[in-house]
Amino acid sequence: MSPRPLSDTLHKLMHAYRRLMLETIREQGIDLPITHIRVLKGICRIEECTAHHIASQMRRDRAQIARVVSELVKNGLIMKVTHPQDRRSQLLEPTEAGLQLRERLDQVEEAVTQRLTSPLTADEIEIFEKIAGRMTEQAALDPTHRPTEKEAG
Amino acid sequence: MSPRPLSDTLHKLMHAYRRLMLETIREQGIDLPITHIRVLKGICRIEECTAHHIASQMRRDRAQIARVVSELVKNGLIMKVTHPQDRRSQLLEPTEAGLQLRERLDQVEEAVTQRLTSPLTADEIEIFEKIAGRMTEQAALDPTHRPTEKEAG
DNA sequence: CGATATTAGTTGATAAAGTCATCTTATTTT
DNA sequence: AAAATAAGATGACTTTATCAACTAATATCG
Repeated sequence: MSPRPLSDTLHKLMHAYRRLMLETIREQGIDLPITHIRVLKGICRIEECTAHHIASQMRRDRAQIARVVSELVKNGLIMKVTHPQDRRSQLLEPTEAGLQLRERLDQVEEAVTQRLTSPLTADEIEIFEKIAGRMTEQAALDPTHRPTEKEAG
Repeated sequence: MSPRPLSDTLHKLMHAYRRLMLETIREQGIDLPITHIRVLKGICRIEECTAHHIASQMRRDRAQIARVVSELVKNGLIMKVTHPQDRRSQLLEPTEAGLQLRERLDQVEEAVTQRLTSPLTADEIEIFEKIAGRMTEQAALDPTHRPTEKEAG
């Protein structure tokens, strides 16, 4: 088998996953788009989190993140705190409501993941994670820095 | 390891892949969005292809597909031929230009796939494909039809 | 046969998501 | 202090997706 059909595989998986997440989230009565949810999760996870951190970690446009962040603030899920060392910057912190929502989201994600991975063994899941992670890393590398046989190993 | 981080893994991979595909396609001077490209590919692949086939195969809204199809027609990449057995329906067929573009796209996809999978062994790629495929299938199942132990096997 | 339901596809309105350029304000650099 | 840089915000725009309503052709069923 050539690696050609990877494209289709990825696309289908992507959409299947998105669709399922969104469905499940909606079923739970949570009215937030997926990107917002990921940003909230990032903010909960990252210590001393700024919009910049989120943008670069999610590899997204700053404008997009700025908008998402301001909506999360409007929804009372996070707060902006002026950065003590740099007044241009703001620390993003979850509110109590944000933390609570995150717990519910974790449960949804757990459920979706359970469902998607239900036909898989624990080993397979782990393998999948690892392989996917390596592909992502690879994609992030500077393309001008073509790995040659020496480095590609 | 719990299966929890699957969500992040998938998101990152999705975006990395999309980004890389788009970059590479643009570098090649091809000015088509990814969805159009996938539709074109589908039309080239499927015998007796209709918009309906594409929509259900890609699990997309018919409206979206209709629009993409009509743009592909406008670009001279495919033709609509009235279905001989059903005048509601139209067969979608690639033009010569469409076939040529597909060849170039195959090359791009090949290159992107090469790059993404370059740190992987052939075995790993195959495993990844299989696992991803199974997850997609699983996601497509009717959620009300909860597979029990008997069926899930 | 003829009323009704179904299916393929189209179109308009709208939402959602992402991108680009530009602006303000604050901090570094020199 | 002037210039360069960085964080973030905002307006305008593009792309992509979704919904609902519509036309036209076919299928179904009395």
